[in-house]
Amino acid sequence: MVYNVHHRYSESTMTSSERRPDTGGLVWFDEPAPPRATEQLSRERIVAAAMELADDQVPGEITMRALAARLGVRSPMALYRYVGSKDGLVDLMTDQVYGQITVPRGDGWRAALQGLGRTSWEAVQRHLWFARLAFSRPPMGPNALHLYDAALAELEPLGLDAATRMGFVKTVLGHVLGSGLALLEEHTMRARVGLHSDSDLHAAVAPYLERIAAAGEHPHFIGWATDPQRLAPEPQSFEQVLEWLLDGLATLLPPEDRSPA
Amino acid sequence: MVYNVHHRYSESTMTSSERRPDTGGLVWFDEPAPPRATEQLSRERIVAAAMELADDQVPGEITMRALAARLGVRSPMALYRYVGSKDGLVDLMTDQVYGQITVPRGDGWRAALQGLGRTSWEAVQRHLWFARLAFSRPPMGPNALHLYDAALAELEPLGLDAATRMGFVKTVLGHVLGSGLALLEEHTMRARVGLHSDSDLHAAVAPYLERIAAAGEHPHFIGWATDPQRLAPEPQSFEQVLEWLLDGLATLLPPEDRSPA
DNA sequence: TAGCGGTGGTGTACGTTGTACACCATGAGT
DNA sequence: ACTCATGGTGTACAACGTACACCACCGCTA
Repeated sequence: MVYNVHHRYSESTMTSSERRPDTGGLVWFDEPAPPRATEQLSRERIVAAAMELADDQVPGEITMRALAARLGVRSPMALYRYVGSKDGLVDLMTDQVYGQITVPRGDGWRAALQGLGRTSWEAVQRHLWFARLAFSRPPMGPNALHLYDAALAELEPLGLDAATRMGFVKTVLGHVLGSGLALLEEHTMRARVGLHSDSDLHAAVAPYLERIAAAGEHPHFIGWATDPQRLAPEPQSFEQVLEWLLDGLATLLPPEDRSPA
Repeated sequence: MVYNVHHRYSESTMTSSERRPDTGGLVWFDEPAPPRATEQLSRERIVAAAMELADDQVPGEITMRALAARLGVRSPMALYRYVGSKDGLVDLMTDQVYGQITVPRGDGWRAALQGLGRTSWEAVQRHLWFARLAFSRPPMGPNALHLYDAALAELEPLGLDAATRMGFVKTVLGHVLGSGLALLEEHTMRARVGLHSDSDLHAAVAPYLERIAAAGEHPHFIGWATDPQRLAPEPQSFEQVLEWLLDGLATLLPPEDRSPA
């Protein structure tokens, strides 16, 4: 797949077989296939297995072959009866995670965006690969649309123009996905370097850092890298930054709309 | 490459030929090869060509074959005399961009981080692919280290602990890279949909949206999607959000250290 | 009950990717 | 003039997504 270069709306129209009508790359409009009793595969089973497979190893990359094997099917081509393309499958996985995010309704814009931030952060931590995928495709699945719709609905009373309204939501989600991507990278790096403890990780780069330290270069960076406190929890936690962003967004509102906390 | 699954510190040690000693995946320690007068390739030429190639098409994906062709060389393997692996080459490209970022010195922490944010944002806009690559590998090249060192040096007088110090820098760079990735995705989507104007883009998703609108679903989202104002510049610009983040970071400092503006 | 057609999994195959390996042409040093 | 490292070439392979032909089987109608 490689950053979904193959996924163009124009040409994915003709990728799937004509028995099951395709929907132009926008996979979410297929009605469920007329089920036969004996089928061992289904779109739901495939998506669920793909998500488990992505959860299992750290970068969250899946291959159609590995997925077919996990589903007990010998040919990867069997999956193409149900999903049209790997990119379409990834769209479905992504939207499934969007479905795990909720927006609190009726408690005002700040509570809505706070809840959006918190629940999406939890979803990202459950499925680290989601951060990467959500960044690289437009949020157009039914669950994503439902989510955006709920968030925009809560912003409606503020009377903001369209661009600003969506900007509020994107500010929050951008923070979530950015933090998630950084987290994913940290995990990936740990998986690359044999084992996962902090001391293992430190030992892997130690010779490189020593060489720099010996040359007397970058003293402030070396000072950080050799400080045992460097792994302490930072005050700039996800939640703290989210609050800063919400405070910033609040400054765009008339004073009477800025909720107290 | 595919999100550099192949790039493990342990095994990239043996990827390059033994004529040019490799440095364990950390490519930045090769001294320049003893030059011969007649060589048509060099590490510098390769990295420069790779950056131009990545700048040329939107997702910024390069292949060794395309790069070899651009350099007028028939075999992609010629490049492996100079770079060890594609992942190592990408490390070099990434660090080259880090070299375009500067940190103002001597004007205090806020000016330093502001300058860091501004210049890195400019670099990201020049080389959109940088946002993707910087997210997926640790910043360990000489230019990256120099940059982190300079930023940390400017934070030194604040007397913060190590984790918080680095957190200040990462907060800014996280915002830059997150915004850059969103920008890259927008450009990629435009490139997928035939041409690049806003109306083209809108026309591409219009039938899908109409179907949703006709079903009466997601009215608030549809309201945004059909609002001609939705493309207006948002108040949550990159610079504005950066200011919010700096304001937030300032709250972690004793009052006398928060600079006025 | 015989046959027929569509459904769903199989097997093979192709193009593209990164890159290992053997090969050889050339120019510098003895 | 012989040697030999240097640097570009060509071939080859594994893994990927996926197109295509194939066939086993089930439910239907005759």
